[in-house]
Amino acid sequence: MSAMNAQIQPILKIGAVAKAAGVSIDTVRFYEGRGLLPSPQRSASGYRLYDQSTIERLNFIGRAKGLGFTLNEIMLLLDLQDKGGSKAEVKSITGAKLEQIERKIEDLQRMRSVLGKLNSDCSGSGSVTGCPIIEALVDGDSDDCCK
Amino acid sequence: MSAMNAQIQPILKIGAVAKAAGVSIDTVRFYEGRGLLPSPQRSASGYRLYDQSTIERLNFIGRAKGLGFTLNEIMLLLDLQDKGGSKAEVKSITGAKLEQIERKIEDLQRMRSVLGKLNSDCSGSGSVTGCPIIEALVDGDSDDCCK
DNA sequence: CTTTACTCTAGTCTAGACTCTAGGGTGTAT
DNA sequence: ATACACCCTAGAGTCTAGACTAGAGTAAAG
Repeated sequence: MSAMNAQIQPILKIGAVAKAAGVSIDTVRFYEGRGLLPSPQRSASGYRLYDQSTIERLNFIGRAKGLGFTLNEIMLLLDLQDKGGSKAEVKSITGAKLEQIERKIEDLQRMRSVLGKLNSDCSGSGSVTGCPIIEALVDGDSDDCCK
Repeated sequence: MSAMNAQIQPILKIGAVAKAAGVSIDTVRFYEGRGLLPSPQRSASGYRLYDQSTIERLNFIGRAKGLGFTLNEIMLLLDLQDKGGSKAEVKSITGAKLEQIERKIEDLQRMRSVLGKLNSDCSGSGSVTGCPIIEALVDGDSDDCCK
């Protein structure tokens, strides 16, 4: 009972893998269509049949999404894993993503500083007339930093 | 020559306002459709006719976009300006946006720290086997921070 | 008068990641 | 036998902020 145990894996239908991975059934089918999941086996009546590894793959995708990767990028990462790429290839993807994230953080920090200043400059009471926030948008005082 | 000078404003066609505001003609029409710009006067042949104030309004929109506001939010701000809202209403919009920006910055910083660590943990040479980046995605070591 | 530049409407397309719909078949419990 | 949950396909719809297209009319310059 050592070899030939390929059939022992529990067979899961789409609802079960989806639930186990915390995604919707639609999402599982959508990922299949996008090539992130291989076409699964089918039952006689056409039901998709999965095993545990699909849940792991869905978790991989979820974690990668949590780190900011797009589905296209995740597909590249999965391909490197499946077909055995190089560490350098992986690093080039993550490195690019890291730069992207850094640029986005800088943008948002810039927005935060301008908006934070405007927000604290505004008394918050009375009519909109003379509101420093609106004035800044009208006059363009903030152009240097936000456009 | 003091009163009744409403007609003196230079009349601009869509291409001119678009150019002056640094947006495309499509964008001007799109904003009109979205209600960000009022329906302009039309020439006998149906051309949209604008005056200077439209350029200012487009600049307002551009600056607000630069601060991270969506077109829907910008519409609210413009309404407050047009119909005379209160400073409190303006502040509630900008305050919410500020919080949103802060949350997004935190998300991105979290991603950056996880990804930065993984990226520097990976030697970058050799096959993908044992790559700490891929391993983290497979094993879920990063779940605490990225999902 | 002709060329070139501009404008009009209505509609389609993009990216990203799903989500939903319609109209049907399957499986199991009572 | 029938109710109910589950599954199937194909395709359309969602959101954001426009970009682009076709086919046609208009304006200004030479």
